Amino acid sequence: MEPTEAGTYDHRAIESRWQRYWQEHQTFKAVDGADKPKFYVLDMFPYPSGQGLHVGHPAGYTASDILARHKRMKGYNVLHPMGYDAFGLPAEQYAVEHGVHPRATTEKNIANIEKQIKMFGFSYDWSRRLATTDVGYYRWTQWIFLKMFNSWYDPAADAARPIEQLIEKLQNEDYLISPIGELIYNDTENLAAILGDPVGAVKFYELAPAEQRELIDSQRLAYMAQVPVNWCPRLGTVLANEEVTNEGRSERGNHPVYRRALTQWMLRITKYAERLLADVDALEWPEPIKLMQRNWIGKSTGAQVYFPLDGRDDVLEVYTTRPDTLFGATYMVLAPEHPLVEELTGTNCRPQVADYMTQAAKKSELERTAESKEKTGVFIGAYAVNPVNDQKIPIWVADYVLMGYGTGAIMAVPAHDTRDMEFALKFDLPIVQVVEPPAGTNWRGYVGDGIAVNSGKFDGLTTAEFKEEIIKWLTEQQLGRRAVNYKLRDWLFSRQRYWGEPLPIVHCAHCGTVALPDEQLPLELPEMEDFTPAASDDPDSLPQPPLGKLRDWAQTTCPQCQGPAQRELNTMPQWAGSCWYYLRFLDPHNDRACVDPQIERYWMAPDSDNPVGGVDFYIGGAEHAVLHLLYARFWHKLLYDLGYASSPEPFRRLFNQGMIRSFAYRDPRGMTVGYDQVDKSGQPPRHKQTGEPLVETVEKMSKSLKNVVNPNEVIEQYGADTFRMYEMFMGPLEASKPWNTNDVPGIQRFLQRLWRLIVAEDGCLHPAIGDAEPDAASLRLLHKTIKKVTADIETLSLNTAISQMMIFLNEYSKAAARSRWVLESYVLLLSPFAPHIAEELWRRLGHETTLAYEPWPVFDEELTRDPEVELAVQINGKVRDRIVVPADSDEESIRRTVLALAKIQEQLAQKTVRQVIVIPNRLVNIVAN
RNA sequence: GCCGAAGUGGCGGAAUUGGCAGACGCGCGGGAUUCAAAAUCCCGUCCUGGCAACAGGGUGUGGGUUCGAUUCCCACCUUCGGCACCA
Repeated sequence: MEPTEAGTYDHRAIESRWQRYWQEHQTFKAVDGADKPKFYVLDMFPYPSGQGLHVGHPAGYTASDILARHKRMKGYNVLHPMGYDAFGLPAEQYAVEHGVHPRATTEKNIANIEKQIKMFGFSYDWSRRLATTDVGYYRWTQWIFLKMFNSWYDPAADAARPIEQLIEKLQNEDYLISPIGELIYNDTENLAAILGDPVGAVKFYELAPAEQRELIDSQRLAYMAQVPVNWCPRLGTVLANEEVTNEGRSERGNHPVYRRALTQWMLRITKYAERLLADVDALEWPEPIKLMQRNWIGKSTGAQVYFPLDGRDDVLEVYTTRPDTLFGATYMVLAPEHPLVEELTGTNCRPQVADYMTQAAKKSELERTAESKEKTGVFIGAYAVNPVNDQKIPIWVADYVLMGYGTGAIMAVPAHDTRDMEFALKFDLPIVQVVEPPAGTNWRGYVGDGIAVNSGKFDGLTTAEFKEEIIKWLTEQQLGRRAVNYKLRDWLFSRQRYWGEPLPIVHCAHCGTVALPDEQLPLELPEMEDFTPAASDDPDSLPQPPLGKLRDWAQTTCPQCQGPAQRELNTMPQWAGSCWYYLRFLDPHNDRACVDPQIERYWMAPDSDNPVGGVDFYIGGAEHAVLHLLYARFWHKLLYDLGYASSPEPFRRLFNQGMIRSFAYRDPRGMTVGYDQVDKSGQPPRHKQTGEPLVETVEKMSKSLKNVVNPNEVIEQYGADTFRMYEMFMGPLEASKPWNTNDVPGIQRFLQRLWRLIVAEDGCLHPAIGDAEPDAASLRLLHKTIKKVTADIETLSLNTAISQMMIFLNEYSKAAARSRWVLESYVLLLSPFAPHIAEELWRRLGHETTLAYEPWPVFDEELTRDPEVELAVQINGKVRDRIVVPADSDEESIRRTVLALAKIQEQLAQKTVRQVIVIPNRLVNIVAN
């Protein structure tokens, strides 16, 4: 490397030079299977938007980089990769609006964002870089999708298994098929011997081939179903719930969204609900995030109860968490989509019901939520019988009951359920008390626990006891059973868009839905001129995936029968690619497997450091608290079940960095004012031209608020090391905090002072530096600093690690002689934070290679101790004096010394000493009155 | 509405988890250096009173526990994040 022996700190020269060095020497290449403990530090990979990087991204990347560099110096084999989550709506929408191909914009955006990321000097192993849009990557995303398609959830194994095993079991008659197409476990030893075959059940061979196929398809983990979806005609696609705003509009573009029943691809994540819930406990994630995952899964326990239908043989099935309130059920409600509505509606009521249904169906999400406060519904002219008291109760249809939860029908207990009470009051339905609340509380609308009343023989039971008793009773009477429900729904997995992974499926008139065989993967996304979706303003328009325009491509042959077949035209949603990228980083160039099993085990298998297994440290924003993390956990568990992953969970430890926001200024008229117009010298800040006082707030960065900070500009002016350290110094990593460019020079000054401590003006090593032994005070300062910085990195308290390094520099600058060895240790401590300047100083201190693998400095607890300590002397909790005593002095001698102090005697003149409390090495408190 | 996180100087924030509130940085005031400026270095900087030593007050608000509370308990206020008719 050519020497640039400048005397001044030139961040541009130093940073570009060391970035080149690291690249040329492949300094950060991770070796698979190396004989060292492994450590996998992962960043949530970015979406390469046209906006490029903002100052929020590097906060997490810097923290993970500090951890990665620290762990390398601690002797770990560190895997620290980076890639791009590049499929999805934003890129495509941008492409549509600008008339460019999404591949072109995506490639441009990736190149741009990568250039930006590389300016920070992160220690990524760039040889593992990937993008979800690479054919070599999404070939395996398609492969995993087919694994789901070709699997079922085996309740006996409580795991996913190949679908062939189900077929085998059906052929062996381990399972029979109920009249409604459900699997029944054929327990030959018990049931059949006594009862014969279960009533109405059929055997697999008794089904016609088409029926057999239908049954198998209904068990696949990836399946097609007609479901109510969020249909956005303007975008021409269906959207996931999370892509729809609270106002019932599309997050992208703010277009209206409608509920429509459409046939779509679904992933059966609900089969994993219990495991996804249970396994959260063992993860080292922030508690609030774990709570959000639990709430999203939304497990509840209660009972399934059968209400006989008046005048019919069948029953209406409801789910309730409060079976103890059965005696208070005075009416029932069906969701508008409930299959029995049509059948049950009495002749007289048909017009009203039909009318209500049309209105409900027409409503957009917006209207449905906007009217959420006012309950609507109609009586359908039919009755059910309350099984506990044989009372005839009316059945209504109302959209406050959702088809997607429970059975889509409820028993209404207006006395003890807020929604039911609102409805009952509006439509004048009877309200019967069945729970006695604690004294002083009105029973009307009381939803808490209490004592049972008006409940026949169950009167007097507590809510908890009642629940147990009634479930027992219902089970005995065959009127119900214990039941568990989850809020979690199956994952809507198809999009009518171009820029996504094509689903590797063909539809054959003869063979049905057929998976492409492995050797036909990848199914490449075909090139097309006009990839725009069929956008429309008509809510009744139907989805028309852009791929359908490619007639020649869509027409294909069936891999099974070689007959003519139609390709699946939908693509996968944006979340798909991010579900397994952390596995691909382990073995990114493998074209025979998604990841080599041996390599996968080396990095992911549980060990003594990481008993759960998976990525050791995952850092990213809390905005992915639920969806990405839940979806990825689901895919991972599937791969685990099928033997492709060796840990039950993908991410053992998770850390959420806080959002970086910035100050925004508004004048008295509420207009936003750009930073260049703000005079911050006084309070309040004023407008430079008009002198008007401005209101300062902290908000998300946005163009309209004129408070966007561009990281490139900051790096250009102050350097990457300064940028990195500033972001870590701002405050706790997990806290949301405001960027303040005015604070940045303070960090740069710190680095410059360090530079001048080591490098003289002529560029040589500073003459004060020598090889003499450091004095005791310097040694103590160094050991304290090693201790603090090491501990703080482990807990990612990086702000306080940096202040300790500042304290060191402030103190050590005063020392007359500078020890080369002390400075070297210090530079090593600094290196994870500010790697470029650290490498440069390391070299100038006489080393020829990178410091990235130098052993991390160790401290001696003994050497961190101060020989003397200052104690505060308090009287009744107020500091009145201070004394300096040898460290660890005994309490008795401290007590004597303190009571003899002149100031203290004076203060105690009129008082009696009641108690003297000595806190070793901290303070003394004299209690007196 | 429900759940979660957080309120400390002019600003960002620290405080060994019950032990000297305000570390560290920014800003501000004063000084040194300079022909001058930038840069750099030194001193000061929670508020009130005082030249000062010092005294009083102070961690969103009100109460409580304790020798002692930013830290623990109760009630309330505010901000941010998530969920939202989930039976």
